[in-house]
Amino acid sequence: MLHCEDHQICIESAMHEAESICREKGLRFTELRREVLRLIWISHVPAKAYDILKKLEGKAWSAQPPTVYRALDFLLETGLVHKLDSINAYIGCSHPRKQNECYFLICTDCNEAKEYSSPELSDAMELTLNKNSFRPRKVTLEVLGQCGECE
Amino acid sequence: MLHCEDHQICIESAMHEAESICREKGLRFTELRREVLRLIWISHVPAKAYDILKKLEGKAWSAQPPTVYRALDFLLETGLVHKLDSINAYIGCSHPRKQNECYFLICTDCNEAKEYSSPELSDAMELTLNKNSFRPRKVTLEVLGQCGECE
DNA sequence: AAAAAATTGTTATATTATAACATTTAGCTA
DNA sequence: TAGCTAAATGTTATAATATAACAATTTTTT
Repeated sequence: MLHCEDHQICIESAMHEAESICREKGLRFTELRREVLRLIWISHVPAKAYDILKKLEGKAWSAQPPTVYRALDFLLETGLVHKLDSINAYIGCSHPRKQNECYFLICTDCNEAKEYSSPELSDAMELTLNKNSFRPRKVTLEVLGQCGECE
Repeated sequence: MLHCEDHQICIESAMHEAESICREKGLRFTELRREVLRLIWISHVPAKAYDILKKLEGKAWSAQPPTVYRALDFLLETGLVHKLDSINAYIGCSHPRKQNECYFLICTDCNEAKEYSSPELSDAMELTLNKNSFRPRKVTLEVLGQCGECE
């Protein structure tokens, strides 16, 4: 799956943006939360909670499940990561400042995932939600399949 | 959430359709599978696997987790039920003969869910998948929120 | 009737996630 | 700056969801 040119830059930029978002919102971006976010951003393959846990064990943390899940909760609430319900995994948010409807393409060959948004899709969604008098609170839109690079 | 007029008829019709689909496809619609499908259709609130299990216990079955999960696997493969990943629950498929893209509105007040499809949405989806050269295998589209009746 | 295949039974365990309470740390206030 | 408060983290236990592996049974095919 095609992504950034240089993933080191990709990571650093995501971490910097996270820093500044937390600073702006007055949220505490602690070492633990920072580390979990970094572990998630290590690759474009969505991270599983217990894999993050294993990686924390090698480091300074106590590393029990709540350690990870609490950090994940913080990152989810802050909009810095997304949970992919179809695979129970977590992925860094590519555009944490824009709270637009986004969807995810998840390649079952390379296991990478990518966040997209599409005005057409959002419009069609809004239309059908209005038609059905439904007030959305959380939208899950995930497509499992094969990406162009894995053909 | 608005549904059928008479849910008994709704259930019987779903069961009959399931019977005939299995007969046509030469699949074995065993007592266990029949019972699990019926338990799922009992209400428009998506059923949890372990709740189904509890309800089987009162009946003739051995009722261990694999009992339920194997029946669910069969029903999922046959397209008679859908899994809602965002809430880990199972719902009867409303149009098991049409394999069109469908999405789900899930009300977090009344807990009911409903299956819809929308040509606009499917078109927008296809467009964006083509744009990204992505071959879809499974689409998950679920909206959690509040239905019109729960305002 | 025997063989093969599908289904179900059974036991154990893997995976994902949260509850509850204790301790520590950071930020605030007097 | 000492003490207070709230937030974050540590710790233990357990809940919720799901699958692996092998045995027994039932159904279908040969």
